[in-house]
This record gives sequence, C-alpha cells and structure tokens, in this order.
Amino acid sequence: MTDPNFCVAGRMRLLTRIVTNRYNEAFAGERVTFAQASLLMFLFAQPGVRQTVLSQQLQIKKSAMSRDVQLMQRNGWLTDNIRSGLFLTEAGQQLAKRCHKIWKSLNAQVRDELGPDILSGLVSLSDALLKQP
Amino acid sequence: MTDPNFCVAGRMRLLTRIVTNRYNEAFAGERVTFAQASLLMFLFAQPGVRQTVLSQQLQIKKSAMSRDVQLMQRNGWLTDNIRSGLFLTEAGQQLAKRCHKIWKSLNAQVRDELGPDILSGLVSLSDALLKQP
DNA sequence: CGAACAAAGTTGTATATGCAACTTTAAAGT
DNA sequence: ACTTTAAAGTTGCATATACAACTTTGTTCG
Repeated sequence: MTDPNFCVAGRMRLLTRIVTNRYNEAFAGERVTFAQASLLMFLFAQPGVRQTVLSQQLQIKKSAMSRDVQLMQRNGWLTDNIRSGLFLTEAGQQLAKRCHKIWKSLNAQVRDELGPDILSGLVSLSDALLKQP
Repeated sequence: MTDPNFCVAGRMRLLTRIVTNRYNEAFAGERVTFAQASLLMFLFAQPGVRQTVLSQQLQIKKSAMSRDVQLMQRNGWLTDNIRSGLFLTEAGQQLAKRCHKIWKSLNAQVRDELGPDILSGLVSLSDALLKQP
C-alpha cells in the first residue's frame, strides 16, 4: 500500500506542470503553447468540428473553449464562421503540420523515457478516471 | 505496446482537469480552491517556510507562487511579513484544519476508487518524472 | 407562422500559471 | 563599512481554466 498521505490531485497537478512545461518548450520555436498546438492538431484531424464536441473530447468547459478558439482566430489560424464549425485557415493547416512533426518526435521520446510499464499505468489511470462520470 | 498516438501531455492535462474539478467541488463549501487548500495545508505543516522552498516542492515558478501567496494574504490567511517566511494567521490555521478534514476524506475515497494498482502506477510515474531534471 | 424551449456560444469576473524584466534583501570579499 | 554580486521576491504581460449569467441560434409544437 502506498503512503496514505499521497495526494492524488496534488501529485497529478505537479506532474502535469512538469510535462506541460517540457512540451511548451518544444513548441516555443513555433511561438505556440502546447494547448494551442494540441487544438491545432485536433482541428486538422476534424475539420468543421463544433466547440461543444471539442470541449467534451478535451474535458474543457465551453467558456474556456470559446476563448481558446477566439485566440486562435485572432492569430489567423481559423476561418471566420466559428459559430458553425471550426475550420483551419491555410496558415493554420501549415502550422498544424509543423506542430505535428514536433509533437511526434517529442512524444515518442517521452514515451521512450517513461517506458511501457509506466505508460500502460497512465492508460489505466485514464480508463479509471474517464469511466466514472 | 500502447497506441503511439497516445499523447502523454494531452492525456495528463485532461485527467488533471477532471481531478482538479472534483477536488475543487469538495472545497467549494469553504470557498477555497484546491490549490489554495493545498497551500494552506503545506503551510500548516511547515510554518515559516520560504516561497522559494514551496516553489521547488510544488514545481511552481516563483512568480506564480508570489501571486498565490499575495492572494492568501489578501484573504487574511497569512501574517504580514511574507518576505521573511510564511506564517498562517489564526484564521488561516483554522481553515487549514478544516481543509485537511475535507482532503483526508476525499483523497481516501479517490484512492479507494482508483485502487492500489493504479495508485502505484501513479507513484511510478511520479518517480519517473521527478527523477529526470 | 410564431412563440417557447433547448442547445450553443459569449462575456464578466476570478484563479493559476508561465516568461522576462525589475527591485529588494542578504552575503561575501576586500 | 562599502561595494559587488547572488538570491529572493515582485511586477508587467499573456495564456488556460472555471462558474454564472447572458445572448444567439435553431427546433419543436400549437
């Protein structure tokens, strides 16, 4: 049994800060955060998707998603009609592709560092947490 | 081998949002967020600790910590001299105790729901990520 | 059609965080 | 003691979230 003093939320938040910072560094060259790169890649894969659907996929509240989307639009990565489905501009698509390259490489490296056991532990954790609601 | 498309950062961030929301709900009755409750409990356990030390423990940048601390002071939970060690006021201590009760119960419940296997997976993940720097 | 309701999106306000640049405080060295 | 320098803390600016309340859009029923 692990230490009953181990705080699930605190530890997850701490680890996520570490990982997010590392991914952010990787995308700094493209001047995007990981959150933005992630959205770009999701949109590239699902052109025309609605904010609500993305919100559910990422478990982000619709109000937060609305603002993320507006920021992306200000940055010129989304076409005008954001209320009827999200579409990347040409610039957005090109950036999404470059981000995907960066992601692919970094994510593989991180996966390699963690190793299959820890990775499958993370997958189990996902299942456990996503199952409940 | 798990799906190579599995994004470590994305998944951790998603899970952390879920868990943070759940802990936040639990503390809503005391009108504090989990982050605040967590700091209160850390300070209760280490009176006089410096911001830098807390920053390192929690892997939060000193600028962010500075602001969290200022907020706690505005809320009346910290004594005046925050530049030479952090001390909870009487109100802060009482609140910290109430938060600890809430935390203890919720954390135990969450640990129970996750089960020992997933929990030990989370501990392994911690070790792997905290080792690297 | 037109009103009523539901779903989607936005906005106001607040917290939690990061980076960079700055200021204050403390320590060291002569 | 005085200066120089390093560590600690703060501030300006930006992003990522959340909750609640509001607005817009779209659907359904009378």
